[in-house]
Amino acid sequence: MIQDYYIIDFSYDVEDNKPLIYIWCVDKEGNRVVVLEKNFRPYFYAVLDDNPDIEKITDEIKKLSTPASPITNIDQLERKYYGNPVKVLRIETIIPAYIRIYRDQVSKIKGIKEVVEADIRFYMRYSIDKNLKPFTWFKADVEEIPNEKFRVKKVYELKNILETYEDKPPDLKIMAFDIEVFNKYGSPNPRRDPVIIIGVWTDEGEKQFITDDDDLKTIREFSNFVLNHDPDIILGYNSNRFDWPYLLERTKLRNVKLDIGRKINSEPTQGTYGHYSIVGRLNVDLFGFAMSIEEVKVKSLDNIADYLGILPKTQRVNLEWYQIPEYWTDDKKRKILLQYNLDDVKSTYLLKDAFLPFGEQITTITGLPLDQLSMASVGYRVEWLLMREAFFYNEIIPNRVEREYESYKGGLVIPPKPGIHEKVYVLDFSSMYPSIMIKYNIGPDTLVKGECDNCWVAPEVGHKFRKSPDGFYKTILQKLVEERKEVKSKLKEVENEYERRRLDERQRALKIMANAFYGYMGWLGARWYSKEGAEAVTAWGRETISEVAKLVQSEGFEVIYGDTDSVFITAKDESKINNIVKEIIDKFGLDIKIDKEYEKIFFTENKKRYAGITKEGKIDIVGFEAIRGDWCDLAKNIQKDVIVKVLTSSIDDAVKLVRETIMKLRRREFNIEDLVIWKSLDKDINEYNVDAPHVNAAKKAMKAGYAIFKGGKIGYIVVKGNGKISQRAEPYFMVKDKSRIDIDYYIDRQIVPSTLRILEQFGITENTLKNTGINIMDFFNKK
DNA sequence: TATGACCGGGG
DNA sequence: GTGTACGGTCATA
Repeated sequence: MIQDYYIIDFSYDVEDNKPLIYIWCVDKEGNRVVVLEKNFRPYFYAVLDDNPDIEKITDEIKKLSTPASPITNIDQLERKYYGNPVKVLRIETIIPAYIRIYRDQVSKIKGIKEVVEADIRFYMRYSIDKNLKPFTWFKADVEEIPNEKFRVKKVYELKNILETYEDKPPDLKIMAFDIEVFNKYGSPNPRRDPVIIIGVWTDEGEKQFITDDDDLKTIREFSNFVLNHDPDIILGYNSNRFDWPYLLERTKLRNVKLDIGRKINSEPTQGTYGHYSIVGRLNVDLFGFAMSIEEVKVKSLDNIADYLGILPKTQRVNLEWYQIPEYWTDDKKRKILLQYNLDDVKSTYLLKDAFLPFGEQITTITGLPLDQLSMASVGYRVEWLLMREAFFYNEIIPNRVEREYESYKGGLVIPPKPGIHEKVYVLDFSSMYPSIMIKYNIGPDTLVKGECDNCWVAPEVGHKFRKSPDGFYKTILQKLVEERKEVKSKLKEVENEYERRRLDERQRALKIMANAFYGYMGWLGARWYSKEGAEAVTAWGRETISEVAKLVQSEGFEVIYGDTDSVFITAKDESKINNIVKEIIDKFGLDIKIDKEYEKIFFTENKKRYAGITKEGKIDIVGFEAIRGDWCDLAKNIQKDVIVKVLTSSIDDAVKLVRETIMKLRRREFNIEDLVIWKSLDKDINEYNVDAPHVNAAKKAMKAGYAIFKGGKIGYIVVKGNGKISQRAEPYFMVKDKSRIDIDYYIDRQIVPSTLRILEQFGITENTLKNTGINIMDFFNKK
């Protein structure tokens, strides 16, 4: 029979000594089904030398065949390798794991130059070859077979794929979850500390499973809920590195399986680094998507949800993790802890609106399933797209090669003019690098070494790229650009709100993929790496931006800063700004736009660091490092406050604020919590060779009988005494007496540096800040 | 100035 | 599972 299926995910098993691919799907009626492919076989290519004795080579390969997984086929084929025609042998076997064994043996045979495409995951190979992508549909001839071991409505055996296409997706069931565990001091240890709360949130509402005496019961209730609700997508935040390993360790301890997949008797298994895969469902860790939000420095769930306007911090319960035992033990406070868990799981659920429509589009472009996509770096996303395209164009996928790092010159940074500026416009080339790659046909396959009559020659570096025919990168980039144009023009016609959102995410995803090509080309791990290509892109980029700077200056604007593909300018005559934008577009053939307008902005002498207030009154802070996790709260907060004062009030006010804070510190008017510096412990404490403060603090905690394990955080406070700072770091919970705290450390190493980073260029010195008037003599001496 | 160790998020 | 992140900062040689 012929039916249509929407693909969610792939997986595979070896059964009866044959590989079996599972295509997890939803059918047109909304049934969850699995389609089984029994006939696909793993293979790889051997690239042949120029004048090969094919018969002899084939014989030698045949000799390698073993009964456990015989070599079933050797075909001679024509392929392209970096655009050049080559002869290859396609070597097919039965069991995927044998590819590894045969590739090593075959590569040693004389007459074979190289073995390629032997390092591609089996089901991804299948999805590439059959052009099946998650979140798209396919029409196929299938036969229903008995369902013995799957938690789906129907099971089909695939006979023949008739077509693949994109269409409106079915409604997918989405569930978010979040666990809380009990641990007093140190880090939670799954061998000891129970899970106390598991919160879930679905479109049907929320639910919490709360531990009474045995958390195994809680986990069972949770896994029953998963089986009953049967979600297609399970969302978590950092779940691949915390929740899943924790739950699995807790159940393993009791010899119980966490059997929640769509294949009966399967557990979440650890796939590629850190990723847990749940058979038949998409286990998506949203932290992976949050990583790409550069505007938020500390990517905690509450920060991300607050930034995206999903759940403002003012409307939720804010607890620090170390307060959890206290709120769990105290009956009156427990309600607050339960609400905290609900707020977290609700945020996680709602983040789907921010991330999933975009992820869905990246998946349909690259073919990378959503669960892997969330963990995959930009490089892998680009690479999956390139690998699909390579198959389409009969291009060989190059092997991964270990490479030595070679630095090359990057984008041009026009040094900032330190100080405060008013009425600043930011002109930004939105897609400078991909445009350059297309314009000059850049890539490893178009690079010409030696003489070339018909080549583009890069400025400064002199690399040459043939003008025609189009290279691999140019071909695919143009496809992306073309499709984006189509999507954008469709967007103008469509009125349906849902369709509009989908198209808008699509055009955004296409743009982001295109912009990632340059970074990919210069990434050491890239299969299509080209140092010369990356070097040429930045060289043409530098040329462009410096010419743009010259042009705007000649028109009477002042350039106060520039970085790679943007220039910051002040305009005396605002009416001319739109004309200059038009002029640049005409002259360079590249799209530039007014990206931002700052009412006020200030630069330090450092590149890539500034803060400004926009026309809309929003404060942007870029590059200042105290917005990081490893500074104490007091230092982080005061840096923010100083920036706000500088932008909205005056330098004097900012200085006053710092002085007041220092005075309060000296008078011991502070909360100890605000002085705690948190660091993570990624190793067992005795594995550390370094004498770092957090390591010493952890050792002291252990000596005092507290359990400290790897994977957790240690908060420390620096106390008075002799010796190095690292030796004077003590676990925060062992410091009860404020008078023991080394106030000078906090002034000199936290408050002063974080605020001086901004105030320095306004002529403020360390002495100005520390001269708090507490010592009258000091005050007069300074005068 | 280069190299290597460390860290993020989660409780 | 035909596999093994990345990019930034800090300490140390």
